[in-house]
Amino acid sequence: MLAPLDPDMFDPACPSALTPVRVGTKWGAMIVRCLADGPRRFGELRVPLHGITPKVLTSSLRRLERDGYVSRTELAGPVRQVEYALTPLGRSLLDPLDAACAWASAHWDEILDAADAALAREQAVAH
Amino acid sequence: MLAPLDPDMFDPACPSALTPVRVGTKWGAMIVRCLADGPRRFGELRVPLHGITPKVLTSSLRRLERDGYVSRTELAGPVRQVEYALTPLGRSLLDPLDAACAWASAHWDEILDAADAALAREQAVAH
DNA sequence: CGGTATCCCGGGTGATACTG
DNA sequence: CAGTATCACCCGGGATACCG
Repeated sequence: MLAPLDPDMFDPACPSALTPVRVGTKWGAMIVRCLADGPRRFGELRVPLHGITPKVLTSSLRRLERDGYVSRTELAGPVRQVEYALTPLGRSLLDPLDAACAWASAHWDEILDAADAALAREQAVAH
Repeated sequence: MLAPLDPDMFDPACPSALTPVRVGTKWGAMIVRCLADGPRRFGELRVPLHGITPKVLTSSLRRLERDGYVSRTELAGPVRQVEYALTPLGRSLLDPLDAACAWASAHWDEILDAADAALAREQAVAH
């Protein structure tokens, strides 16, 4: 059995502007990483992606599927169940993605500082 | 003296949808890589970024500057000259970016195949 | 549970033309 | 040379509500 996803695996203090490395869409890289340990279901994915709306999750998954990173399988059974899994191509993305995440955590402070400075400059211009 | 940028350093057969790894904007990662060997001027950057309009290049550079990846320096002199260079933070991006590029070239065929298949599916739906 | 249907908004992208 | 100005378009993102 697969361990459940950590609801806090992505820092909510990290606005999308601060996650410069993306896969396709804003949520692409996060979704791929959610699937790293094995197939996940729609509802499972919603947990760590704080507050993503179903529509956006669907469209993000559809794009990842279209681009060959993710596969979608409807499981037979009495209750509806859909599993999303990484394709070989999607799995190959984990390495560069890990490199990007390692970079982000190594330079987290500088990234936040730059964002703060940018914000401060914005405020200054407003006055 | 710095060698001029290769006009073909980016494959024009690679639409942005096929370059999933981005830095900020569509052009961000490419610009950062253009600055890898040293400072470059506005006009120099336009060469390898086939057909980027000055407005878009400006806004991309402004964002990279705002986010702390790139510095902008106006050189004194009779003719106007502006140099863009990587900050230490920007230079630190080169490693994960190289990993992403290595991934892209290693899986180029699969990426193109997936794009072709997606296009074919689109056409099929149209009929 | 795993989605759609609607409506809306902002901004990234671009073509074209003009400027100090 | 290194940009601005203007206008336009599209689409990703999001809120809300509803469906099989």
